[in-house]
Amino acid sequence: MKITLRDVAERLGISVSTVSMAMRDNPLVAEETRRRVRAALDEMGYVYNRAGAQLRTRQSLSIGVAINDLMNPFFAEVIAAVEDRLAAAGRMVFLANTSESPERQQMFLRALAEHNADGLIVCPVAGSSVEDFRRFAASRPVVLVSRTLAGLTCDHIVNDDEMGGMLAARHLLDLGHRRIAWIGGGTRTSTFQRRWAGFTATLERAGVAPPVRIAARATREAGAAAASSLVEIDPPPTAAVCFGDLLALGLLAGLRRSGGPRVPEDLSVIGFDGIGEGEMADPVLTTVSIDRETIGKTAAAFLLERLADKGRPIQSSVVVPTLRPGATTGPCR
Amino acid sequence: MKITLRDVAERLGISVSTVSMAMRDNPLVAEETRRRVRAALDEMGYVYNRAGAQLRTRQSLSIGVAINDLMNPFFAEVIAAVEDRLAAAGRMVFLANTSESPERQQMFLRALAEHNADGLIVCPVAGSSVEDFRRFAASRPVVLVSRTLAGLTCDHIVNDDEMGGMLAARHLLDLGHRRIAWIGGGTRTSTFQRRWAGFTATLERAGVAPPVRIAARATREAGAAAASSLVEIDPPPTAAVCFGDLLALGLLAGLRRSGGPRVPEDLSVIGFDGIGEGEMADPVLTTVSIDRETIGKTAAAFLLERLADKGRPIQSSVVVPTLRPGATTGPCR
DNA sequence: CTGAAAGCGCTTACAG
DNA sequence: CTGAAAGCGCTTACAG
Repeated sequence: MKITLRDVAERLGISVSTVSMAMRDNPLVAEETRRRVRAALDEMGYVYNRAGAQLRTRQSLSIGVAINDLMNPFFAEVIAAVEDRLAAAGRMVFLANTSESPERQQMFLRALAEHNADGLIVCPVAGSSVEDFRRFAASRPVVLVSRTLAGLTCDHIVNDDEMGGMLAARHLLDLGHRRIAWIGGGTRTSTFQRRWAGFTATLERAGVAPPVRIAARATREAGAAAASSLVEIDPPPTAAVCFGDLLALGLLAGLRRSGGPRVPEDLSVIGFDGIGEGEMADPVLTTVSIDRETIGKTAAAFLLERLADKGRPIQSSVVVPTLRPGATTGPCR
Repeated sequence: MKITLRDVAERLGISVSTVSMAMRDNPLVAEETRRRVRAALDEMGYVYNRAGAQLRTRQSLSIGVAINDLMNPFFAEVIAAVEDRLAAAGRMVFLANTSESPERQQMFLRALAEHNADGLIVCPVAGSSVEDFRRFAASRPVVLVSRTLAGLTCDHIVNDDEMGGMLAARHLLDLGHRRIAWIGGGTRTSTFQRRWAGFTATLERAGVAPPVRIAARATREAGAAAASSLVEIDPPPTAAVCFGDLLALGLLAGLRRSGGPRVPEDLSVIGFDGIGEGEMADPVLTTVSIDRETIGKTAAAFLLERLADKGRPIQSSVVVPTLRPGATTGPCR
């Protein structure tokens, strides 16, 4: 019932190999033959069966994409850019939302191998080790996004998180803040480690004590919940840095609900990412903005270039964040 | 270099068929043989190659998922739920972000067929026709999500949009509003048509004129831009209904920036979807909330059930929306 | 320029 | 309970 190259070949009274070559515009095939093949293919409603091709060519034209939280606009935007670029290149995207689960990530890697995915674009779950990726990366290209993995040398694109931390610190220091709290961030992610490093180093140079840290997952709800921990800190901080905008927006809501310190009069709040939600919020969120679209597009481009030339040198790109002042930060009183 | 069943069979001195059956726990295989096969599989680092299996079984264990805007939290949450359920069932997800582009959608359908996807979960782009899906749906199950498609009979899960429109209307009418504006919504989507129908019918029953409609895409930016059109309406409306929360939140930001009418004193604003952002906004957004997780989980379940039994009767489920009052709507003055 | 043959890695009757 | 054979739908040398 499904049309195969064999059916087309029989109908035209030629061989399957000729049909196959004609279909793929192999220049060996006579122009006239190609035309006839094309016409028959169309007319008969032929649909290319990649399973057959895959078995021979070991290419599936599909790519795995794994991130940890699709509900975080940061990742949703990265994925959208990746998908856009890969679709334009005729590739399919296998998606996994790993939710920081190493098991889930491992299952996905295994499934990708079984499905012969040609490569992987991944933001590894917190606590991933090189070991988790070694096997997969040995046979297929991997592009790391946003987080790096010590010991895994492959193409990668990350934000300059150290600079991000520095920008946040400088902004608050310039406003006169000295008692600062830090909310959230997976301590086992490179992103957190670098932001924290850049932040604390900048404070230290200014002779300011490192921030009190409040643990929180990267969600609005966790940000709102952090409000109560924040107000208990004694002496009270005059500024709070949130690992992500989602956290910051949640914190703002939590503070409003509990009648906590006013922002920015009593407390300055700054986030990371630069998601649209922060721009539309009231007050507009001050943030260290990161270009999600560039990250996604570049990651896809890196992978496509790698697939086109396995031997090329490793590429890495560092996206420079920018401080986008809003109305949630103000001078320390 | 890559281990195949043949390699494993040779090493054990048994046949490939036995290895294949043992691997898949076929009860015909002796327990002892199965154990030996399992051990060898593990030891040799065998990875199942689905391309080979696919050719025989015509099953790929992968499912297409197509929505129109990954950057809209509504869809991001639906996808997250779908992916979660499908991954748990051992299926891979092919993702497409169609951006309301019929070409993109067609390309995806074609690619899914070429990749032997077992089925499709889709929110069809605005202006899709049954024709676009007929061919695909003839050979593989399709589950419609959020939007329906007149003439395509298949499993589907939608919100009760007519009731949604009614809830919004009743809420505003109860508050005394009579001059109402409506912002956004793709006029060629079933979602819009039903919301509009439910909304206007309710107004009509109350003897209130239908709302002025302002066109806008479903983004924050479009919502912000709509603010200027809104304030030009004469006589000024006392309430605005936005097709989605993203639009509503954008509108609120646009009004603030332009120093437009105060919300809710001079203008009530209500959205649809119930995304987290609205709950955290200040003022909290009044909205007609729709359970995204249920939609996603159900869509995945419908597809899995269909794959398990092609002959089962068509399933459809209607998710009932709820009015979630916030602080952006108030009595008409 | 075209065709016959082999083979990619599985699974599935079928025979024993 | 196990194995030999055929075949899924392609592509790729190779021969002509």
